[in-house]
Amino acid sequence: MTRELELLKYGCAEIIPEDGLEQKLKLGRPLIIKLGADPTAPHLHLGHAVVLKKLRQFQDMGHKVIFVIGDYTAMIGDPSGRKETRKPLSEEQIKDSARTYIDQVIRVLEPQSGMVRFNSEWLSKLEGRDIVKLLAKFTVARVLERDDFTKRMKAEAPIYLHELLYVVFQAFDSVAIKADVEIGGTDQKFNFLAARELQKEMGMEPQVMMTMPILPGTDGVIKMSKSIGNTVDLLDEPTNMFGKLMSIPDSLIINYFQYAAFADPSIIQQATKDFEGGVVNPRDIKLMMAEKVVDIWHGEGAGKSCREEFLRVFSEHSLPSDIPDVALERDDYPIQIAKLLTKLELVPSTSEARRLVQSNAVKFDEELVDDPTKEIHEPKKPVLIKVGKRRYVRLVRRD
RNA sequence: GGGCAGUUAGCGAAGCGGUCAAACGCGGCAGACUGUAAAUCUGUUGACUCAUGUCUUCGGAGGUUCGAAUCCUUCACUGCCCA
Repeated sequence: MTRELELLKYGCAEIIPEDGLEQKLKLGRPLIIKLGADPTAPHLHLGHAVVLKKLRQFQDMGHKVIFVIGDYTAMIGDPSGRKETRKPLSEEQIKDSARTYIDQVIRVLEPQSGMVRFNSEWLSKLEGRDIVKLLAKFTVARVLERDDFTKRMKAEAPIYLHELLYVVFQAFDSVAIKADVEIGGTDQKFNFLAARELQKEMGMEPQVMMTMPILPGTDGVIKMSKSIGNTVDLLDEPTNMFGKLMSIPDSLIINYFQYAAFADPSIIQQATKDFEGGVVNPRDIKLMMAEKVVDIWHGEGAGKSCREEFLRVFSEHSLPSDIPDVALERDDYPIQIAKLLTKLELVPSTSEARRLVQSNAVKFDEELVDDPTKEIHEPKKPVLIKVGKRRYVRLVRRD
């Protein structure tokens, strides 16, 4: 029991109440662990994985995870960390993303019966009077207290009434599924606390809440988020995943060791020592981290080949091994270089292509291209086209 | 219901009749340097055009003017104050 407790607590940012988890475990029955999810982001990333891994630990100890998909609350959107109102989603979008969501979640979680629930199941049944009763349990001051709203008010940005309801509905989810424990990022603290209060109000034993640290994105500044585009996705191709991991700032390496690579404490300690000691090149520590992460999502050994490929391409400046072949129709030739790049979807527009050529970013067979308007004919031999540091394509003859 | 302020490119923010595809900062992209790190320096950052240049863009619509992001009318949205 003590070891289980220790394991479960490991890596958590905060557990409220402090001894709550221990009490719950003492009940000796499978606990209901809640994970709420907006069906808005069909691409799960390493930030989500932090929480999913923790859930998996619970599963492995015989507890029951319930994944609450907020199809109903998606009409509102979680205001957490938002500086503006979310746009409501269509029913179809919700269904689609829910499906993709599940597909990805089972890469970490063991599928269990009744694991996935949609909150429209109970929320859509609430009638006006039920909602009024629910709302009567919260005060305006309490709800407005949340940081995100304070900030918006300061910025004189709008806050709509329906956004205030989010926290209430979300809390009701916990009541509906009788959650014992709820897990999520630290940014969910406010929501989780409200759930505890509502459960108490409704004569239920309040859930224990466990918050996990928010994984910063590859830019190292803001949390990993799809809308910012700084994510490493669970479904990323191995090479791509490896590359993204190598581009994180040094200051994040240790963080990623723990929350992306889920390394053992002893390894993390060693890495920290190496990093702070300055004896080892931080890049090498990063390589190790990236290798571990790729192994997790693409199988043992995948990381190693990515590492080799990476070193080959970026240290030895050799070519990557998987350059795609492309061919144009005969009629497309002759074609100006700038237009060719656009056609091959290496750049978004001809103007952009022209700019890149002018700033020495385009090479054909390792030769700098300097005239974007130069016309080229269908190549007899394959031509290696390189744009910037990492966009490669091989132009071949159409058969 | 009344009064006032505001809506400009990914974001923040200037511009207040022509020299505005629109200052500046951030962010993005590329180059140099490097470890696909950080810092720094340089260039670039609406689209189309070989080019002169053309087209679309300053909340929406309409108008005044040779000419509007800039003036007028109207609509929409937001914030603040008063009730």
